[in-house]
Amino acid sequence: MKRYYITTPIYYVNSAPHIGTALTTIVADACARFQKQRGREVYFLTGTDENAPKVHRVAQERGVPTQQFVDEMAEVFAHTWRALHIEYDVFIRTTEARHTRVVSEVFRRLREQGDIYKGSYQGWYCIACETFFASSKIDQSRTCPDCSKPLEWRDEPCYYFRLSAYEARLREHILANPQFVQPEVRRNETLGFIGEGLQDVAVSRTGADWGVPVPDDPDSGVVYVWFDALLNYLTATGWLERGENYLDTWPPDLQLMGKDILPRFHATIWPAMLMALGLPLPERLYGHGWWIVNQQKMSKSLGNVYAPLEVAQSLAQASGCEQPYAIDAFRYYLLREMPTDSDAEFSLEGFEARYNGDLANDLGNLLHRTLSMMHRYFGGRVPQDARVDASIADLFAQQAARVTEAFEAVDYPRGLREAWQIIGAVNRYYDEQAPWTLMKQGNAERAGQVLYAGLIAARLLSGLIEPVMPQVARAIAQQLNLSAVPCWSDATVMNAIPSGHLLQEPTPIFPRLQTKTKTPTEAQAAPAATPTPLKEPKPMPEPITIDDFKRLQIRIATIKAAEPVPKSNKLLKLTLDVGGEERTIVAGIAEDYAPDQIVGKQIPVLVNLQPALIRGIVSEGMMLAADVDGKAVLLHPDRAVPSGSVVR
RNA sequence: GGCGGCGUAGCUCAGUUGGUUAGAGCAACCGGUUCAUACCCGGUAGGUCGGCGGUUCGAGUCCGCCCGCCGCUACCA
Repeated sequence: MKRYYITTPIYYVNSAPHIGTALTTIVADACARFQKQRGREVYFLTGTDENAPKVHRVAQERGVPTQQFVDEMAEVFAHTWRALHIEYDVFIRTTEARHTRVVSEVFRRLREQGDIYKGSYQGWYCIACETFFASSKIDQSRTCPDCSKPLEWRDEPCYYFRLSAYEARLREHILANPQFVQPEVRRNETLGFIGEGLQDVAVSRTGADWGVPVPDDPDSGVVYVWFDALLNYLTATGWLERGENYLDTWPPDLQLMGKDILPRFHATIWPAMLMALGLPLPERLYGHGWWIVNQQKMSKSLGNVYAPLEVAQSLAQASGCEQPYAIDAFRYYLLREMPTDSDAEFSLEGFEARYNGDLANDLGNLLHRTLSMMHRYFGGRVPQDARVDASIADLFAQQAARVTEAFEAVDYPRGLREAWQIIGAVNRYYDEQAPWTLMKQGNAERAGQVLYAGLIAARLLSGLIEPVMPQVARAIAQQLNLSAVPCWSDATVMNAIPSGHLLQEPTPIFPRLQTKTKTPTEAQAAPAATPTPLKEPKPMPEPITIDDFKRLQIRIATIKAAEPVPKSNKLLKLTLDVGGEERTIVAGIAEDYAPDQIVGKQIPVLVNLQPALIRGIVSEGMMLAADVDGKAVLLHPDRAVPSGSVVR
């Protein structure tokens, strides 16, 4: 069977990876892993685009030999992808000899058969954008309409690719194959673009000394970077080197990219080139939307470019989440919020909300509560004859099918929503069945039955989320003490964990992020979403200044009264004297101290904490106490001091 | 100017071919629960579905016009 061939674009090495290129690559990785989970052999290609004149210039500006510059940048990309758990099979670089051979050969063949012909080109050219502009688009300043950099006048002999000859065939192919260009918006856009009439495109450039030379015509400069770049997808299959064997990989099953390079390049020039070569076309081209930050496009000049690893890193540091799981959390966020038709908003707040809500509270907590009960009630062993109730087993199967369908359609937001339905269903199931009550009633058999459904759900989820969060999937499998993450078809097998199977002790995979509550004024005053700077990683752990400390107002308070908060187990309502002023605070110490035990005692209290409503009581401060394995131990002054004494 | 798309709850978004009281998640509020990571479950509130008009027994959904935003593209300067 042919390998499932999946590609990302090759990335420009001029700037480091950001959340946009990370999205494309992570989507590709998820698709690749999804196919592998389903048993397909996969060939996953990514790489770097190094044959652009712009690359040469940037290297010169930095005073670095160009080859060294591209070597270093290629390594930055490869390193970033590996760190993001991207499991690519090939990392192609357009400076590789095998690629330049392919480019030369394709150029020669098309020239011989008349699809490439010689003409000349005149116009204003932007080196940064690799684009010519019609003189009507240019004003007096002669700067690029897109990037505002100065334009160069070019008048050069030039080879053209006869794109116009393929206009009709391209249109027919797109019309006859709805899956060829996706999503629908991009397909319409492409048809619109073709409908306006395709012009032959220049495929060589003179005046550049970096790139693949035009074969057999040294005076004609180098092959146009787009023509060169697109062919990387062919090179990577071993076309030209492996005889007919390249067909074990070719054509691509799925080519992913940002929406900007789909209609005009991947859906027109690229298939036309393949038609000219007489090669089968890619099965499916998918262009996702872009991230916007604070309603604006990401751009270096705006300083709102996020570096993927640093975003994940800062989450790890803020939450205490282990690095690999923080990386997976980042992958989850990008895929859960992935822009499809239009652009979507990226924000650290959104990331944190997904982390706490979906990952810590839902996925992490479900696993944790299930394993905790298994250990508490059954010594961590799967009870005899446990089976999943038919009703909930049906739901598992149905949701798994929906996830499959959505992932197949590259709709990760939907697929993940469907997967999370399983979590909600088990939480509700626990609530209805209340295994903790069953245990108190002595019905251990039924309780085991109920919890077994949770175990099977966790096992199923580890399989379903593997494409999105591979390391987390592994961690779940480990806590379940399974030898591996189940593959797609195996994951849906019910009752797959045998009786007597010993489970691991649970440890939280996603420690909850303590959210800093902001007052509305603070939220306004704070600079909107301080992006992680690309070049200067935040030093962590970040020391605070004495001024930061001085913002905390801590005083010694005398406890005047204490009473349990109704309908709570852990809370005491304390009435305090903080120096002529009375305060009410709610403290979570009821399990460790009785109310009459602490009345009259003196404790330090953070008095300028924003009030919070807890169980209907306004808590106006926070008691400070030592935390000993989760138990509160009160702190008292060495001798009695006046209420309200400042602690510093 | 043309083409395509978008505008739905405070926020992020779903809404199949027009069909009963317009949905989800988060945030808010209230209640329940205690196995669990201040968790989970339930409920409440919150929308003139950008505006106006039309077709229809019935419009978030179809048509027209307008407003705002985005993408592509043209032309004039």
